[in-house]
Amino acid sequence: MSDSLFVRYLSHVREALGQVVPDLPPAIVARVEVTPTRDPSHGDLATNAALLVAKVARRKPADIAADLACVLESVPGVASAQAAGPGFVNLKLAPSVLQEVAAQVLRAGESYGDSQVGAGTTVNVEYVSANPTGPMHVGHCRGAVVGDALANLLSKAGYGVTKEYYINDAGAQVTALAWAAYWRYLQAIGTPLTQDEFAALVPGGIQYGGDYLVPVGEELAQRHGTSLAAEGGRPAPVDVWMKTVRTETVARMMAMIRADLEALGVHHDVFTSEAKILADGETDRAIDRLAAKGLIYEGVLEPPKGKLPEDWEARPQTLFRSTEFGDDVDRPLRKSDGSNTYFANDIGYHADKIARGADVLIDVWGADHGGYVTRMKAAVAALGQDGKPELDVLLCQIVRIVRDGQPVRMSKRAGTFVTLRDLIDEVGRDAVRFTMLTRKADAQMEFDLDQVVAQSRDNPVFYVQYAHARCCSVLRGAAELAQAGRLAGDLSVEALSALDLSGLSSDAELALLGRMAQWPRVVESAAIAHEPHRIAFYLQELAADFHALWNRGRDDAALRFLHEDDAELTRTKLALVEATASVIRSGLRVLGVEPVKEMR
RNA sequence: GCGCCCUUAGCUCAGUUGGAUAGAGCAACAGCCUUCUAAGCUGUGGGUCGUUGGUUCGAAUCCAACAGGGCGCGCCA
Repeated sequence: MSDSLFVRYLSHVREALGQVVPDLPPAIVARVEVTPTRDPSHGDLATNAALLVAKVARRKPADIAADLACVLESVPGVASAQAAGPGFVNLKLAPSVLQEVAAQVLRAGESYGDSQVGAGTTVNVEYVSANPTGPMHVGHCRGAVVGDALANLLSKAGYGVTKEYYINDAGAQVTALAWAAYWRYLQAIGTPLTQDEFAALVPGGIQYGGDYLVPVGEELAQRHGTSLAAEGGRPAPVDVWMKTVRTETVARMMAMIRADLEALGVHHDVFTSEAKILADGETDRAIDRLAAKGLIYEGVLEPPKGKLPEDWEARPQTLFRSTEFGDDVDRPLRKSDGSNTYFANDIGYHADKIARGADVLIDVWGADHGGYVTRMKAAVAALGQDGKPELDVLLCQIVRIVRDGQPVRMSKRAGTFVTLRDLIDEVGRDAVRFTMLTRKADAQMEFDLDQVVAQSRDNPVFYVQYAHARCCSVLRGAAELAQAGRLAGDLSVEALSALDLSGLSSDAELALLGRMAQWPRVVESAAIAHEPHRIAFYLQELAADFHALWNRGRDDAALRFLHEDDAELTRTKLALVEATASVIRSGLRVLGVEPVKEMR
């Protein structure tokens, strides 16, 4: 059993605390923390224990801290313990404790950092969920990456994770798409109509004019001949073709979207169709259940304040009592034509997710859907029981694409840089993924096309991958030496993990080991907070520690990794390098970024 | 008009859920480096954490008000 270093010392601290201040309420003991120190001069670990219990113990924090330090001094692996500041206790660890971290990493491999915090809890992460009306737009990209990385992160933390895509294939958008595809079909069979003549027949005009529907029309023509049209290639009544064109076009669009997701390295476990949920009557049943709880009624809403929609008129409608759950106003479930609002269908969808049994639901949405969060949480609270399941909505802010410091116009008409595919083709999947995770999801972000491909310190993608490549380069060098008979000893990971690592004693080496010791902690806290960007930041810090050590080797030959005259020392250093590479891989895996072996 | 999100160094952003003297990178400044481990290194300066109150041992973090930016506000998803 190899507990994280922080967990181990936390229990030591709690034990010591019990000796210094007996009979503490468990609620207070639970809040005791052991954290990394911010300043290396404070040692390796710090605890806030004395500050927390001072009030209950009716003693000064500093005095308790002094007593605690006294007890902790004698804990194995503690080099020194000191009371500091307003009542912290700082622990400096013996180098052997940190050296053991490397061995622990090597034994666990990429599973180092795996946690059990989520064991027994199932999470459904729903993300992307772009309308099936065309290829993926760069606007979808951030949510796709954030959701995917979050799902990976939760898995690593022990949660049972389902990655889900919600297909919005029931709304008016899809009908508009079908009209547009139908036009391409008519063209394919040689209709005499001009585009304008046809557009005049379409409610709302042709909304999807993109070329990507041309092959869809051709395929429809191939499969159905002229059977979807009237005499002479003229448009047939809607009931002749709509259903067919709609389903087949949506299927084609989803295939396109899946290919885009594939290019981004995103894989969902479940694709759920809005139309299917509606057709199966799940939406109606969910609303019936709400009605049974007295949460549905017919009523008239106050007009919205400020600018009124031009055609606004008071009318009675079917409303959900979201105000019972903290919303400002009750929310409508039916449009004036009697069909469901998006919200109503989303209630059905979430009821379906709840029925499938997740303990936690996570929705990843664009920031423009922010206004729906409260009502959706209200609906989930109403459908669930005793606050279960919990719904967390992650809002992803808009990404501004920038080149040469100038925003890149993403105009559909100009056809410049609208699709996700364009972006991936230009900078690569890894750069896209990593960069999307270098900001908190709800913070605005600039995506600089020049910077993300730059091979320099200020490009985090490069910086982290370069650290891994450097590790691999050292390991390759070692293998070559061994091959040439100039390096003795077993270089396998198993052998390295069994070595005495006391040779790793410089500040830079210990700092790197200390950073690796934090990895399990970072995984847990990021998973609990639903913040995958923390992984990206941790990797930058880990890479920085490794590069710093590497650079020390320029001046101080003793800090280099390969020493032809000392095989034992070399193997010790290789253990550190291998461990570093392993943690970087483990982190990049969470982000869905390839750990490259060399930079080209 | 109302609601939600945001405001931290010149710029782009972190800040481990309330902890110590608020941190990185870039830019600026000062040295070093012309290969010893390619795509530099080391150091320095830089802050009223939007403003004002409040909560407490302790606030960038929680609460209230105000200022500025973004998003949204029946029948778009």
